[in-house]
Amino acid sequence: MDLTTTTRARVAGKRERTKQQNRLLILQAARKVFAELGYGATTVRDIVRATPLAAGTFYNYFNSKEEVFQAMQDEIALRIRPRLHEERAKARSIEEFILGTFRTFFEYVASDEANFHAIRRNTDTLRVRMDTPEILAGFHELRSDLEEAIANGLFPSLDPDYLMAAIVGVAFEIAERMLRRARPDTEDATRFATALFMGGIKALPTINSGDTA
Amino acid sequence: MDLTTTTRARVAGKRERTKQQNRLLILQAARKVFAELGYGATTVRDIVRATPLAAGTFYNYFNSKEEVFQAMQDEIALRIRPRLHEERAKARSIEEFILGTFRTFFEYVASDEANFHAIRRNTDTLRVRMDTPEILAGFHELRSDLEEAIANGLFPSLDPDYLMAAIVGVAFEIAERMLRRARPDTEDATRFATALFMGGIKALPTINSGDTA
Amino acid sequence: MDLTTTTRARVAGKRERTKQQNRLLILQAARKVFAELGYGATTVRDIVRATPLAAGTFYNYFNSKEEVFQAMQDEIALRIRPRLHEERAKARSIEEFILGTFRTFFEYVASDEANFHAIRRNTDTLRVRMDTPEILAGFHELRSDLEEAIANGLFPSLDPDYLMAAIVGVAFEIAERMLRRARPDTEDATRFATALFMGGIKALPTINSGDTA
Amino acid sequence: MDLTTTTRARVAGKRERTKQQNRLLILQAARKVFAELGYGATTVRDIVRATPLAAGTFYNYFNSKEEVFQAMQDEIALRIRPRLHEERAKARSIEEFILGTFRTFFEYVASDEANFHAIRRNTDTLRVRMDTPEILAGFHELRSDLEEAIANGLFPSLDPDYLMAAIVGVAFEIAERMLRRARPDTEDATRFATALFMGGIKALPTINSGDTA
DNA sequence: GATGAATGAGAATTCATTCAT
DNA sequence: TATGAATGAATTCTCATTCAT
Repeated sequence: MDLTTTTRARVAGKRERTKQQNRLLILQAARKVFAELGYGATTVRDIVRATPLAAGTFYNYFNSKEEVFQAMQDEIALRIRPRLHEERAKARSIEEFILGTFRTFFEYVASDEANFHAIRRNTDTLRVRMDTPEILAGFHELRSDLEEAIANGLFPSLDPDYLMAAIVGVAFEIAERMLRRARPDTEDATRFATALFMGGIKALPTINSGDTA
Repeated sequence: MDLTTTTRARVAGKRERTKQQNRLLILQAARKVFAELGYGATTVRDIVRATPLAAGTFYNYFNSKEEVFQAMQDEIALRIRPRLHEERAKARSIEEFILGTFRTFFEYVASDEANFHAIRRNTDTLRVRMDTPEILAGFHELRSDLEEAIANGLFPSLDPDYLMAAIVGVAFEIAERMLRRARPDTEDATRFATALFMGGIKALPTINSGDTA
Repeated sequence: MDLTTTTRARVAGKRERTKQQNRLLILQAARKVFAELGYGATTVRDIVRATPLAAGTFYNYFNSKEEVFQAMQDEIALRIRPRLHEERAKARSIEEFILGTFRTFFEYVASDEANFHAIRRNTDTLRVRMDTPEILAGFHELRSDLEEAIANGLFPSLDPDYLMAAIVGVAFEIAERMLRRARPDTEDATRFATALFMGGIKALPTINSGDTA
Repeated sequence: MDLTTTTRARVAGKRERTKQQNRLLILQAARKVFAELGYGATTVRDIVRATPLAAGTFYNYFNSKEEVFQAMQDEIALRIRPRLHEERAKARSIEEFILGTFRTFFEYVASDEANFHAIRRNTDTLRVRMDTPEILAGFHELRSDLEEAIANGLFPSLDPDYLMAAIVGVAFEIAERMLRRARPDTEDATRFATALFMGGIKALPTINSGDTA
């Protein structure tokens, strides 16, 4: 982080640095506000308000809420997806693949719990919103990783679309239940989800060619 | 009072019929508009415009688009919950329990595709909360059905909370992928989900006392 | 009250009695709601809501909020104003006139305190609303009573317009302070206001012809 | 900060000037419309329409018509309070105190008739609340001025709370009647109110310790 | 006459976007 | 480039009034 800042300072003049900072300010504010209010409900004003900048400044960087959202996803693609991808790429067994995926996910959710706890208070009336772009982006890539693993012979020839869907569904729902427990235990959740899939994959019917939407 | 209600329901004057009709008109319009524009982008005006009714009439039935949305969800849950419960109640084996649940769910989803889509496919960007009383009740019901099955010795002593979560997650996510396919095949989806759980359950760790927060 | 009801029942058929009752229901509701929300802020809906009647029924009796208000004043004119008027008419001295007026007013305010106490809670932020039609009606008549008292030689030839204004102003403001005291003492307030005017009237300049706009 | 503020105030850029102007435009429009339609009947739209500004601009300055109204009241209180206080501070006799208070008030009211009317003559039916911080402060100031005058021996030991209330009530009510006359005569009003209190104070019961809630 | 839902004009309010400073 | 007030179209919501039952 220090290094990055230093490097940036070296290559860019003051003007340039401020520009980068403002862009970042907006992106961070957007991430926070989207997570709190949901994409649909947040307005450009909400994002600007979560920023020390003026309303007009927003339009020097983005043209709409949609554009910030896209930029956010791009940023994330550059940061989180490679990590998940890498982890699965180096998996030498189905178990490493599955377990790595769930553990990474549950640990992320547990570490980011602070963002959710306001919502969690209403125990039974609201469900946790785990639809931040980070998470979605991570899982969109899951399918192609699965396809690759099947192509490489690591996985049997299962339906990668349904398998991805099952993993995503289990990850989201178990994460939510995990957070509601007295002492969220990521290892326990990881063990459960992994066992389910390790046993399940053996039982799943293999296919010849997947039909993928 | 009971008598009055019954009588009224039976003879249902024109007034009463119009009311039911208008409520339905709004719900149908809402479903259509949500499916077209996504939940976030649709306004109450959009819904009213898709209706022969006057602007103010909307507010005789619902107070916001959120309320219509929840009513939509509740209607759906109301239709499918009893079927699911019945199916599980008569199950004589784990497979009947699991297969019955998934088949019923996928068949319902396929038959009521429009509604399911309106609810699930809301923007591609963010997931919608599913937290109406009816839906939550459906989840609770699945869990207690599981607990009963475990108590009866039908199921091994698994974590019913996580098991419920896993079933719910798989059901929703696979249903969504299924609908996106060229020719939605409920049997194929049922086979996939059932096999996953039949194999998985064998591999899952058994517990002594569940922590169900 | 019993007597009135009986009498009314005797002269009117069932239909007629219901009509009278509904009219009364609306008038009572209106009085309550006007007192709570203020005339400007209350809507016909508010009045109807404070009634067991349906919205449309309102229009069988009155055409607008204004009309109810007028009717209310008429009702009051028939009940309260005569009492105040009578009291002053039988006054044999300035003191009886002044004291009777203030005592009646302060006692009314103290007896009706329940209506105000919700507002009174916010000790310093809101002033008590003592602008119920009853009170206003009573004071509108005060001026003509004063004029008559001057004409009869009971009062010296003072400016009746200003005198009325002064009495009204003192009555309202002192009533308000009185209600804020730990133990509202109507006799104390009456003594204060009466003494002020008894002394003041002696000092006031007499006039030949009042200018009363 | 002080410096900045001062500097800013002195050079006051165009932006700042426009802002002040717009605030004033709204307040003036509000005064006009309140006076014409009465507080209850005027809508925010009415005020905006009486302005060259756009609908949304109103909300950059005030959040409701109530807020504009209170701002109006505060502006007035802000103008008159210091004058009243000064007048009473330099009083060397009861008469100077009383007469100075009433004359200052009536002259102000006559000079700013438009504003006073806008506030007092709001519908003929119901009285308007006068409860902005500034106005309340003005009342409190009068009371403490009275208490000081009593402590100094200028006034006899009267109930300062009721005395304040009486002065306020007489001032407002007589001012209103004065303005309704063909040719408002501030001296006449001052003479009347002063005489009332000069005579009245002599007759008022003295107390040992005031009960001032 | 009573009912209460429907109506639709219109009021309050928000918000993306512009633009002078 | 940053600022932040102005804009006004669009939206939400209310309400007096009507009218079929």
